[in-house]
This record gives sequence, C-alpha cells and structure tokens, in this order.
Amino acid sequence: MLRMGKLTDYATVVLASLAQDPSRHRAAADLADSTRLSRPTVSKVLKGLQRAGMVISSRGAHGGYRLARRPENITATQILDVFEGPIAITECSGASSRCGIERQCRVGGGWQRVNAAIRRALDDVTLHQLAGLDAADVRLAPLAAQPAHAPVARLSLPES
Amino acid sequence: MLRMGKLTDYATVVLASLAQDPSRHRAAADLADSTRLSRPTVSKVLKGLQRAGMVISSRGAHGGYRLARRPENITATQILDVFEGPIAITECSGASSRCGIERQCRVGGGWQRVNAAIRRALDDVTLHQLAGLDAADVRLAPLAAQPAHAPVARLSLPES
DNA sequence: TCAAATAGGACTAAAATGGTCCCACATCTT
DNA sequence: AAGATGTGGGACCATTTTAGTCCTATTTGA
Repeated sequence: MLRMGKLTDYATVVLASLAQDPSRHRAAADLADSTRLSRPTVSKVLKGLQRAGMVISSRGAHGGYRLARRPENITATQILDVFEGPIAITECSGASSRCGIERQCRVGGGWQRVNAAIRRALDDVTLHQLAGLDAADVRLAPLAAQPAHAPVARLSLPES
Repeated sequence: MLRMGKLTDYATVVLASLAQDPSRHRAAADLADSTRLSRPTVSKVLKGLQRAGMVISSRGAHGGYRLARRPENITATQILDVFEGPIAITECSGASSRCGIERQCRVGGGWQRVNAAIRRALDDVTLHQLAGLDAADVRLAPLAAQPAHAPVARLSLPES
C-alpha cells in the first residue's frame, strides 16, 4: 500500500487544527478534544512535532503549542519526515547492505528516479492546502486529471 | 519511510531477471539461483506475479515462467500493485471509516492530490528502465535535479 | 507553594510482514 | 503407464514494527 503510518496521519490532523489559527497557543488536551483523538496520542504526536521543529511549545501553566512556521511554509515532505523518516521507497540506504546479486543492482537507479519524483510531488503540497484553507484550488483543478480507477485516499480516524 | 515491502523489492529483481530474455521460460529454481534469493521466496513472488497477470506460467516438466508483456509495457505502478495493493498513502479507503472529526476531513483532499502525483510518477517508470536495459537515460538526466540530501534508494537483499 | 502543562522515556499489546514448508495438480519423457 | 519435474495454493510460525498508554520529572504562572 506504499503506506504511511497512522502517527503521520494524526500529525496532519493536529497540524491542520493548529493551522486554523496559527498564532494561538493551544494545549494538548484542547487539541485532543477538537480532533477527537486520545490525549496521550496527541501528546505523543506533538512531542514528535516539537522535536522536529514543526511546532513551538510553551511549558507550565497556560502553556501549549503553536505552529513554528506559517502553514504555507510547511510541506507534506516535512510532515512525513517527522514520523516516517526520510522519504525512500526502498530500504538499503547506502552503506550497510551489500547487493551481492550479479549486477542486478541496476534496479536501484530506477527506484531513485521514482523517489525523486515522489519527493517532488510532496514538496508541492503545503499544510495550507492539506488543511483545506485554500479549498477551491486543491480539489478541483488538479484532481480532474486523475484516472477513474485511482484509489480513494482519505483521512482515517479511529471509530467511535 | 513511506515504505514498500520487501516482496515488491524481490519482485522487481525477479522481473528484471526475466526481462533480460523476455521470450524464454525459466523455472523458479533457476531464477532463485540467478537472483540469489531463496527458492521458496522466489516461488511466492512468482505466484503472486502470475495471479496478477504479470507473468505467464507453464506447469509440468520443463515448465517455468516468462513475462506476460514486453518490459516496456510493464510499469512500476503495476509492479507495486501486486504486493502493496492499490497505491494509496492513507488508509480509510472509502466506505468503512467515518471521519467524525468536525470538518477536518478536508485534509483528505490534499492527500488525494499527493496520491495522484505519486501515481503519475510511477506510471512513467517501466520495467525496461528498472532493469537497466536503457541505462543511459535513466540515471543521468533526471537524477541531476535531485537535491543533495535526497535519500539513497537501492535494492536491498538479505545478507550472506 | 500549588496547579497546570509539557518532556521524555518505558512498557505492553497488537498487527503486519517475511519466510518456509507441505501437498495437490499438471505436463513431459521414457 | 509411470515417474520425474514443476507450478498452484495455502497454512503456518517467527520476527519485527507500530500503536497506544502510563509514569515521572521539569517548567511556569498565579
């Protein structure tokens, strides 16, 4: 499924929530309520985002989190990097594994090309767009070109 | 890591091996030897590929597998579809999960755009290219535009 | 000094994945 | 006709990864 972890999914929701009022500080519990995710999970996500420099935290009473940058300046690549690590389709990142297999490792070149293309695509999507703050542009125009059998991709959330 | 399973990786190696002589039938054991993968694994991979219509099998003595189409007509998208299922970054494919969360599900629209872009990128890469049969084109030109910190993506294989 | 928050990490449970093996069926050769 | 060679399909287990929760320390405002 070329899949992305749930934490990344949650992170997007949380970030989108923060993006609706970028300057305001909001406590983890508050974000948990408005996103309907559990508090420990939201906390975990926010900790990760903080360490990655995506959000800025204030400790102590009346503390909370806010976006470190404007939603327009946060890309999908950056969000994915937080919980998924650097974007790469194949494992074998460089030094460790020896591709002993005759000379079949030419295959690697092709995947690199694919990786680069994916990265480029992700760089073009901003949190501003993900959060639907520019709704008109995002959905209509580029999506029309999508083939009919294309997979549906939505945001998944725990039921209840 | 936005990662792709190892089976897909193996599938690519096997397909690349088949692509070097598209018309010849080759037994699973033979392919296992030349790819240095274990036989059961190669078998599993080939079974999957057969069911997906990527290869054609002949049973019985002197049986084996061969590509169902020319390497130029097999895309990375098709290969990924075999073991990863339809390309989609997020889970929640349609009917099942109800995104109860206020109106945050706008986020979905953005991921769809990302998905479409990724799909497009994958559609442009053929097995012919992955197998390095047109080496010159694949590596040099498009890769030059890649940023310096881009992840290395190579083919991973079991050590030993 | 107390209450409200975040920071960090440990820990558990669950799910996906990888990999192997076994047996049934098909086909060629002798 | 029989046996050898191969694929087909699943069942199965072990390992790894991922989710998710909880506990404790630290910071800050009232």
